[in-house]
Amino acid sequence: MSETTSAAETAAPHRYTAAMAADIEARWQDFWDAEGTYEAPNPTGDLAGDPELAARPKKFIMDMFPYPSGAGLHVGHPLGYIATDVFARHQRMTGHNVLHTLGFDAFGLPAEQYAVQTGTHPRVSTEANIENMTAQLRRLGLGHDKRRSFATIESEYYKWTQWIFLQIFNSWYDTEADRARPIAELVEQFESGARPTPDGRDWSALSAAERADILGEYRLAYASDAPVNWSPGLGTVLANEEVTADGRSERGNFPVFKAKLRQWNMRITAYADRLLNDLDGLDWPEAIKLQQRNWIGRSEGARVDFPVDGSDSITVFTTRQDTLFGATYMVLAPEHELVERIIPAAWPEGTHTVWTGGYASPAEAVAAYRKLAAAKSDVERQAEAKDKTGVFTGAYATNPVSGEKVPVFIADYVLMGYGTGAIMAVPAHDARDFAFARAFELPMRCVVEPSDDRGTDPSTWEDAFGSYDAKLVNSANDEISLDGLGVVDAKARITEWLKAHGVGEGTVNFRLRDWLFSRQRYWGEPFPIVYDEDGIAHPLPESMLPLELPEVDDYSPRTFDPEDADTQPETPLSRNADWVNVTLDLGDGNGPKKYRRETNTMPNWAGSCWYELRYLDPNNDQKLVDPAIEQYWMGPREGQPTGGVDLYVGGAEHAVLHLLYARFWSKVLHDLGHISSVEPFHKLYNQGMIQAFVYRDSRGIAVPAAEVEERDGQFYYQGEKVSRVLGKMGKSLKNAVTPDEICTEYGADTLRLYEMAMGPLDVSRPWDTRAVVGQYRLLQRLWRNVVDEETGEVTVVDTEPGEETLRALHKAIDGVGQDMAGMRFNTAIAKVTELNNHLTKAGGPLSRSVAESLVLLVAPLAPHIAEELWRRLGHTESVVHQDFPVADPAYVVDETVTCVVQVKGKVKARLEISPSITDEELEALALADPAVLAALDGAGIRKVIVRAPKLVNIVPA
RNA sequence: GCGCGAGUGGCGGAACGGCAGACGCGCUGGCUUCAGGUGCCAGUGUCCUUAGGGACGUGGGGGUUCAAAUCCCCCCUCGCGCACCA
Repeated sequence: MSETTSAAETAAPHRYTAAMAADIEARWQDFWDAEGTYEAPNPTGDLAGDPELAARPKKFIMDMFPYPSGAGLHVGHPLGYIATDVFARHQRMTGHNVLHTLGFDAFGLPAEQYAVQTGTHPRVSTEANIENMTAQLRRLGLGHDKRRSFATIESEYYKWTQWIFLQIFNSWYDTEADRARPIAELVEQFESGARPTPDGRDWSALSAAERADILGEYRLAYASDAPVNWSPGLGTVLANEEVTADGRSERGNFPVFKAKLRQWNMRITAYADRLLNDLDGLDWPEAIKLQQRNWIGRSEGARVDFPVDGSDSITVFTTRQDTLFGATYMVLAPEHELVERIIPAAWPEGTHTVWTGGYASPAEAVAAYRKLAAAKSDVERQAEAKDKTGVFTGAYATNPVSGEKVPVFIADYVLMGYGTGAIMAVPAHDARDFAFARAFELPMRCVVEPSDDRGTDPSTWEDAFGSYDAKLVNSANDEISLDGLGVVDAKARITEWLKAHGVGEGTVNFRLRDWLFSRQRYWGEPFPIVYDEDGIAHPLPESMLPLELPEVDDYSPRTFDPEDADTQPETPLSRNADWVNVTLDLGDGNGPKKYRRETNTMPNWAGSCWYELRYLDPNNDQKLVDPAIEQYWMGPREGQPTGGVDLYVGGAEHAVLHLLYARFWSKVLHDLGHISSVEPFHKLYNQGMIQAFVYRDSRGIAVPAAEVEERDGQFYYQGEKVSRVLGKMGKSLKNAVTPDEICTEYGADTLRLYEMAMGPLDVSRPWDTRAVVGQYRLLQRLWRNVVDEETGEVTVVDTEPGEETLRALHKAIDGVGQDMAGMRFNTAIAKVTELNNHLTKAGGPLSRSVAESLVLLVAPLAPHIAEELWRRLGHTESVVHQDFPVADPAYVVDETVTCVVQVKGKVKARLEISPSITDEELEALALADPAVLAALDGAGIRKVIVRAPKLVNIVPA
């Protein structure tokens, strides 16, 4: 033989190597696909199957589906997929009918931007990416029901996304029934007069446009003018995070303007209370529930009207209506529509120059301040939070309870998007109002007596006194006095008074805003909406779905003069005149008419808002989902009163948006009778991130991590010293490790084990390729315990295992089963390893029963090697549907246990005792132990704590 | 600033309030081998040690308890989320 003989050639011919793993894995993956091993039968319909399986209790185990990125997968991506797969396999082996599959969330901006750059159609690049990722994922041996997989860009799928939009468009929220109802039922109420129209005219007397406007106020999907970040130079609307602090676009550095644009919205705010309350019944991490609660942001307070001379009154929302007597000025958001109507022609006599900002008239001052505020980005407004700016409007309002005239300002610390966009300012008791009042020399009045020693003259204070734990003062008029009341009582009293006088009432306000649902993009679902010649929106009839996304010549947005704020975005679809302008018979009795199609598309979220339902009944073209199938997999049941997926695993970055939107759609579909579940996801689990070391040279540039060498705790790249920090894994940081390379080097089973063994699933941890070999060795030892490496023969014997082995085995079975059910895969693997090491050390061939149990224990984690060994052990059926081993309690407890004897909490002796020993016997044994007597050194005994059979603690006198 | 979470060997991490460091990586020594990025065996928290053991030890400080990595309070560090929310 040559001197360069490789290890593989000289190793035992039947050793478990990467080459053998590759062979085993490919073989069983093909087999599973051919046999449909992971297909879960539905109770009825085209995916019905094995009645024995279908009769089992169901488990619907789901991952957050991936976006098919062009970069492909790195080892961080499949972490959650492996975890759900291990869990799903364990559930299959413990008597469940398990639905587990994976689709693709394939509409989105990256494909569109790639198309703009390269001219490749988004569908072409997206489908290529899906194919690539599917191949990468297939190597991992994930037990997915492939019949149920789909991508959101398939028209068979987005037909139903559009259908759901129409359902939402065609419904309204009945606040009395506290649920969504078909809009037709609202129309009936208007027609019959049961519900009066806003101006009292008969419904039949209204024009079509007037009716459409009224219904638009009720619909759960409605069009309105919404402020957006408009960048004419880019030709697109930007998200807040794409806008820099100085109000320019991150890409291209163009100016960004706040523009108003006609947009589709979803009335998610109608569901605010239910979205909040139903969180209680969900098995979600508390941190995520808290984030959703904060996002919804329910606060109780009051609406208060402040009359303005000769004009409308200003309505504010406050949570501190008890401090109304202390409201000494008001502030409107700069964009507030009342501003134009209240400003007088000239400054009132003697207006303070600090208030006027030096401008000659209120109109000029307001215009100048508005321009200033509009030019600031949201980020910038926040950054300047401490310096309060604003300007007087020249108008005064009347405090309804004190009768005092209070000046009205505009300032950007009041936000148009929260409450009514107007506040009553109580500078003595609110930190922001205090700062503003100081800057503008506004009066302050103390109406809550400070509990500290600052006194009651706010002009001497250093900050506002905002505590709730105090009594009201200076708060009385001829009719009402709050003086001496606590904050809570004062709130109740004043709220009553406001209501009685018709100037306010107790209300609840939410931070949650309606969901902006349209995008000026190409690569998304088209809206099934057309506009008639009067501009009235009409829904397409269901028979016209899917409305397919048409081809366009150019995906780029039209760009404009970067400085021209008076431009409007032009959507890619709008340039396709043949598609936009159509003659249709909508089946509404009007016959064929000319219409113009909606040219916005739906946001990325739309496709992911209901995909769990499509997995259930993926080929249905008649219904959203068959009710019997939905009921079986998702319906409410014992312990899951609102139904939903049994386990949903994904990253915490979706804590609010995706999870809130999906919950909202679920509730609407439930209200309209399409599904039995009220919540989409009963149990949520957030996996951690796989981090990776980033190596940077002296210039701070990332160098390829794979080529860095370590010597004596220092790191070198091409001889040059480099620094190391922990970061994300990714191409740009040159530290990506792909699952393919690990599969090639060790096999998919090793990769699966390593990812699960690294640490608890919900914690982030750094990837370390060097450590992967540990799990490879485990599989090699497992293999060697069953198969002779020289002959390839199975080595098991039919004799009964010894007592010690049985104890080790059943303890492992017990522990591994519990860990799997609790998703503690890292400790499950440790217990398997321990058992395997024990068997290795014991030497000699394994008993058949032990070998089979060991293979079954490993099966969820390393399914390929388990299937191979299971077959070699002589079984003709797949390991996938075998029963997971059950521990015999007789072997789980040891015959003798070690009891620790402490003196003053320090361990002084260990006793081997029976687990059934009594406290008295144990105490006697402990007190007789020579090491204990030595430690006590003749001192008396004050107290003895006995926790048989584990511990005795002796406290000397 | 507010909220949430986390700090344990050289590294990833174990540990119902009850023996800190399971399991793995790495490292050290030995065996196998012509050889080894192989396999196997043993050791591996720190310090002291007359070799039997002893002392210390879970970010820092206090507390509760017979007993604290674990529970409570304060501080430090890191991570994540939200941010003028009336």
